[in-house]
Amino acid sequence: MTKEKRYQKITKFTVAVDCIVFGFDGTRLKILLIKRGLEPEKGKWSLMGGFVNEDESADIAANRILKTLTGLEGIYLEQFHTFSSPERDPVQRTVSIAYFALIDINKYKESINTDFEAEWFPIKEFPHLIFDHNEMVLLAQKKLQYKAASHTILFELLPDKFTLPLLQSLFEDVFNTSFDKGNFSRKMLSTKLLIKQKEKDKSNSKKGAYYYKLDKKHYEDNLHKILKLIPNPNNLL
Amino acid sequence: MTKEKRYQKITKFTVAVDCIVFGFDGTRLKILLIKRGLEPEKGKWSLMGGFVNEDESADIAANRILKTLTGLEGIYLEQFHTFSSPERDPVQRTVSIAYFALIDINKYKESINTDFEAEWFPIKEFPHLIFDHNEMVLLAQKKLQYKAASHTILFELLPDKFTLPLLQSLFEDVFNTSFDKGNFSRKMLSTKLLIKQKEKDKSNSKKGAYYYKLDKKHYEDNLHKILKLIPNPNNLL
DNA sequence: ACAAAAGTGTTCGTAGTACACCCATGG
DNA sequence: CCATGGGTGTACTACGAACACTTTTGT
Repeated sequence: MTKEKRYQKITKFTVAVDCIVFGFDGTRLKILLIKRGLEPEKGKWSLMGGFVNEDESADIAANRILKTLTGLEGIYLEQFHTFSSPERDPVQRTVSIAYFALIDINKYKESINTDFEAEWFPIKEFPHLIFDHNEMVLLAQKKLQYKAASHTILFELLPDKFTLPLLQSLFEDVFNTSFDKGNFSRKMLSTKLLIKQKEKDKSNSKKGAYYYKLDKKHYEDNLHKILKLIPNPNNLL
Repeated sequence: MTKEKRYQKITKFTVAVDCIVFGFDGTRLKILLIKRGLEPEKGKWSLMGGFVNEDESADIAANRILKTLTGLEGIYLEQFHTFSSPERDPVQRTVSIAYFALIDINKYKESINTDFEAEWFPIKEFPHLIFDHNEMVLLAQKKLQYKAASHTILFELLPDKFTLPLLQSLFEDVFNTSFDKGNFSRKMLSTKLLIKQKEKDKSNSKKGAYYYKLDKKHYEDNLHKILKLIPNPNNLL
């Protein structure tokens, strides 16, 4: 390569977006997969993805694609890595910008788009995926942990009202560990970001657990002073 | 967009790599910039970058480009974000995969490649850059902090032998804060990753400060139990 | 009344902070 | 011999981990 190299000689690439869509059904952390609609590998399980158009940024494209495939708008989306190995797509040279998405699984149920065969799989036992999508899922999980350790993004996975035990089981699943319920609840409440509701959820116990809502007013202001929930926030990446 | 959409209709993009090269001269954290060698914006300051070739991954391309521009190999490189706004390059639709690089500024001096006009600028006062490169630098700084808070990557910026006061001033500059010297040294030493040398550096004081080396044997094993050096590892991203 | 889940209290150990103090040595 | 930066000692505090204990209520 010389100083004088010009744009016109440069190889061009197809640019795709792939999304790892996380959901939580109250018991287990899951990801949403789809039966691929085009060759190659048509009919096999894959991540939700598509191509970036001429006039779009990758963020815009990811939102558009998720809306098309799930019917949902305003989903939490975060770019986490770009995959560019020459071998990753056997048909043609494609670079994929990968995102993870967090959605409330109940909202998804309401507006499901049945044009596409999508299905939720537990994060621990999903089928083999096409191309390098398995690798993408693994990295997405790590990035989710990394980010969740000091931010409130996991609330995106829950309904408006949720109980502390439910929140705890979500955290336990995301970090693949278990927490002391007493310490967990105190730590959560100490952030002052949860507003106690009057109703209880009695579906899981006789006593019932109070519902809480995330305080969205303070939410934005307090992103800086959130919890250090994870025993050891190191070894995550 | 329909299920039947085929690959061949898809827009193709030029794919570039841009590197934010960090260095530390013993006093201040700096970045390495270059006078752009091709139109548009020829002659203006820009990040070190280039285009990804047909048969390369972005990682390979980034290494190649850094070698070409600085003469250095084996530099610490980490992909951190992909920029894809349609407006980012005025000439043609280009997606840029951005990396941050960490190099020992002394090694750079030895093998400098003078074909290119490169220059170090303090991270606090660098010139205006082309395209969205300023934005890239800002994000790179944040990612560097984020990662450095729980990993040993900052040692990539130092020579083999370094003193604790030097290490401290690097940390202070990266995190834009100050630490108690006593606590800093104890915390560092407690990781058991530093090996004390016999010589002292007397350039900064009469008493002199011992040199240390990073224990590269334990380095790999201990990436999990590293320091929590930063007062509040939150509010970083 | 008892099982089972929710939630509270209490103890203990450790890690961070602040700051006073000692050390070595070149001028 | 003293100013300067390097380095140690120590007391205080806060927070996390663990776990025993109390509360609630449907069966």
